Amino acid sequence: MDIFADFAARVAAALKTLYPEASDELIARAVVEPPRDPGHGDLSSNAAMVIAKPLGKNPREIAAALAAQFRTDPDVDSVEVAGPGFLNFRLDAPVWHRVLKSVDLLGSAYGQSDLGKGAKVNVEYVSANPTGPMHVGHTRGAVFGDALASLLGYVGYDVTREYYINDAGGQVDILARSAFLRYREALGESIDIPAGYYPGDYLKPVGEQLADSYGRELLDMPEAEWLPKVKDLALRMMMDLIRTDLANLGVEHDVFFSEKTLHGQGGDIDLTLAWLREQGLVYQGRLDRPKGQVDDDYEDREQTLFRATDFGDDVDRALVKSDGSYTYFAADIAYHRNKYLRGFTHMINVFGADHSGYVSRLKAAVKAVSDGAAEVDVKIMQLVRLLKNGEPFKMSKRSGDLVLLSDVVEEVGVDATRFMLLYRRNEQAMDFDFALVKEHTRDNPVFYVQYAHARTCSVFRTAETELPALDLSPEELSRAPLELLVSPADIELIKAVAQWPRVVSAAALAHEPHRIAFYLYELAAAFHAFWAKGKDDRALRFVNPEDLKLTVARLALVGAVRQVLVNGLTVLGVSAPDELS
RNA sequence: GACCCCGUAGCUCAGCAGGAUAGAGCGUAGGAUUCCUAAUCCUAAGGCCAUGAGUUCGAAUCUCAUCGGGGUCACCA
Repeated sequence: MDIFADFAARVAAALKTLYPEASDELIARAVVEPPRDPGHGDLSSNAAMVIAKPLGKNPREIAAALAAQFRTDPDVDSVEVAGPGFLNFRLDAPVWHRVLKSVDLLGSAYGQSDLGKGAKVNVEYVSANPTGPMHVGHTRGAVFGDALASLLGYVGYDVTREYYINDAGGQVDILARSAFLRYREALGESIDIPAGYYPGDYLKPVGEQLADSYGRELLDMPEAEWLPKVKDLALRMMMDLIRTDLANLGVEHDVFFSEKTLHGQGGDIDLTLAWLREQGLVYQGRLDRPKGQVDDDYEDREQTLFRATDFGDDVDRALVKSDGSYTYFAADIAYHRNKYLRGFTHMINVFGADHSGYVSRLKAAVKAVSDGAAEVDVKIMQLVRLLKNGEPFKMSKRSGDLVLLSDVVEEVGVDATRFMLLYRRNEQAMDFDFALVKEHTRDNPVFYVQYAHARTCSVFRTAETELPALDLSPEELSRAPLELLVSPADIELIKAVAQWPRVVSAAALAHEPHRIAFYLYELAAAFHAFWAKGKDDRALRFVNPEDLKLTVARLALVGAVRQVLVNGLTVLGVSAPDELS
């Protein structure tokens, strides 16, 4: 149960009874949340202040009237009006015991909801060019997209995880030519890799594979003939590489969408542009010379443009390149129309910081192709700076000067990589310090949280060895006398557990998985704090041979904490080990 | 020149669909271990929430301007 949502509904009902003239919309603005200062009670609502002005009433009077409604509520111990019109509730202990009970009943479903009502959401992330293995620059977006997709699924959205393969542009031709060099190398030639080609060793296996399959056959063909064959194989092998890298990071996709399939005569791009033309959104025109650094080969010319400015963009955008082929953006418009036609009205795109200038044109495109019916939320991942003991870090092992994703995972592990990248708002540029991430101290939130989980497991192990007569089966624990949990420490910890459903909903609505990570840290802190109290006061130990009933109740509490830690870590894709070695 | 992100404690960062006395970790200074993992906990000091204006009952949070830091700016992907 979500005690906050529960009371929000009760407050809304009370408002409706007292002030039938208040609109639902207005009432919906009233929230119930934990007060910043715990001295103010367990729950706090701003309902009176929100509703006062539109109704032309005094907020404290409204608050007093609301308070009167709650005096008879059996779950409410006390309710008072404070400050400018806050409504502060103190709840009876049995309410907290019911929360605990619900954790036991729901288990891994505690925190799940139907917030999303089964709505289809498309989350597009990674979408790295298929020209080599994943490097660190891709990691943050990969982890973020994966966690966000899990989070949305957790609260009842129908999520599709998608990877857009940029397999149609000029860079894949270069990939093919680079692979062709490796092919000649595999046949015994000594090669020079020109600037602008992909120099990485990871193309050697492609060359060898080509030599195996074709022998010397390709050498006699003109480029136009061998290029498609080489490209095909290179793309397949690069995508395998990428999939492996992603799998090692625990990142998955449901759909790999090939850009290539949009091209070609009568393809999606043709159809989309024809449709846009019908809408009068395409025209021939000139753009102002761009400010800032301009390429040497810039040439002012008439272009085929999309009226992005009609949809809030700063300038209209080119659809056709000087060589007559479609721009990346043209394909992307078609791609997003394709998403819309597949039924996605909610789209989320996870981009790197270098794509921030692309956001407004993409939003414009989505509005245009869906007639305003679909929306895209673009999450920009700010830069990650790799450090080791505070010094900039380079680890070029296998490929040029790029640090590979697989190097990072190998060095610090999946859990630490994922958690640390999620332990920051996506808009915030971050430092990723290898030395710190590998540390097993409080500096490192990953281990702090995992340690809390391991400790919950340890409590159960101890209970089993110290009190072998005690029945700790799930059945017995679900009959635990929770009413014995009345100490401030007990209630405090239950309150931390009670936050979970609220945190999940808020994080999902805001598309901000980092909130989960921060919550888990807080829950872990609350648990560690309780643990330490047992050092001073034997009555607060989880396992207490002098009071078996209380021990069972406490173990039920510990079990609930463990469950929530697991639920949260699962959403983030981080493991919850039973012990740390 | 324009656009996007950031500016909160010495450091790294939470808090932002407005809400009460602004939080955490690190670092600093103290303290806790016959007892469930001290990989932990407790206490203290530390702040003009970059600056200036505006919006209102109320602003770290919203708006505008300014100053710093990062990213981007036909055709590339």
